[in-house]
Amino acid sequence: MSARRAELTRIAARLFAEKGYQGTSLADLAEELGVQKPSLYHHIASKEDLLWDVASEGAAAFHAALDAVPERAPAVEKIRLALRAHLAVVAGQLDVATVFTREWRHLEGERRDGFVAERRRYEERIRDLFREGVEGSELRTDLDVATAALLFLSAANWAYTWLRPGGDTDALADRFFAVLLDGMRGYATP
Amino acid sequence: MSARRAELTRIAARLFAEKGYQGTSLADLAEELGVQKPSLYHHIASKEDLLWDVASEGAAAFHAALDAVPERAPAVEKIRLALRAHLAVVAGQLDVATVFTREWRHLEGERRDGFVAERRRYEERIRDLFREGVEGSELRTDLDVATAALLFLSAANWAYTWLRPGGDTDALADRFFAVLLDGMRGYATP
DNA sequence: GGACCTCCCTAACGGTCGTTAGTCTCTAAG
DNA sequence: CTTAGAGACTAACGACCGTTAGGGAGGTCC
Repeated sequence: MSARRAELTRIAARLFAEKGYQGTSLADLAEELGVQKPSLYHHIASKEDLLWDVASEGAAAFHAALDAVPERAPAVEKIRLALRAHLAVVAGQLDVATVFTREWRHLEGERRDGFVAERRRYEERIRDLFREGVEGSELRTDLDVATAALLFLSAANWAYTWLRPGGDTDALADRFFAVLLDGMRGYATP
Repeated sequence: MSARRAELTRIAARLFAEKGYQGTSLADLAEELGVQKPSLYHHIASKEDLLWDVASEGAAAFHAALDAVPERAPAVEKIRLALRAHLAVVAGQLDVATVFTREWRHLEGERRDGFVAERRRYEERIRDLFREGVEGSELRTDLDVATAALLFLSAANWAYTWLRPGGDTDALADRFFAVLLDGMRGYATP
């Protein structure tokens, strides 16, 4: 991919996150790139190409971040690192994460199907961590794995709406992790 | 509001949730109502009126559901009921909840400001429950209230993406609540 | 029975949408 | 010195956008 095309993708990520896919016109993109509208077609075949690129980049980033979690660590530790990894991607690539989480649904046909499959696979990888934790008795054996994973994913997927780059994302993730692991109930309560 | 206007609002909620605000044209709305496009202007002054109505209806529904939580119950019980209340609204008015959670940002000017204020107020009411729980020692005194409330709100706000009407929403909410309150850690782990 | 009111109609507005066609310029490789 | 490709241009396409103007049918109220 040429440098110019990469630049266009960055602009698309930013505008799609800011104004939505449908709310962003090719004229907007062209203006940001400093070019006339039809000139964009030297780089793309359609507007949807850009959405696909950004959404795919998001999927790749989240999967890659999860890949970096050490395979042999205890399940509980892997959950903690997975949460850190996810929030780090959101904070570090907020535009891409926003498109990945909210704008992907404007994809159509095979691309949409392909994206949904990647998304499902990511969720499954998260669920596997909880499954592993229960099976290895690191997590309580009566834990509802589906509910626990859904809670994790809810926190992860909602983050793009409030998380802003700059803060200590790891500490943030660890605070989430602490509440999830140890609960909220008071010490004295039976 | 006339019956016809109310019918239009229902159609708008459904289409905005399904295709997005910007992805829904007045022609789409008119066709669903069985009317020519300009006839819509007998009922509305602009397309944004419909978005405002649906978003406001969502805000009212969530606040009303929270109002129904008994004031004098223990904080922990109020948190459980608040989660039930929120998920019940999402399941019972999925279109409205979707617009409330995702499409509101296409509001502009004062309406947008007003909506954001209502949204903030709702979040504050949730945070207050956790604050109350900590102050009354129902929740652990070292609990990070902001993190706990954010976790609650993440689960609540993400629900529109996966929750479908029909199931036992109360049981679902109680499963979330159980994980949040008691955590996930195994009994044997120190 | 005339005056309103609700509801819907046709016709048309100016503007914007994503996209296509065809051409020019600059630069780097053979 | 020629050729090829990258990158951008102007002009224009048909379709659709939200909105406005103006009028007509059917019912209700004084």
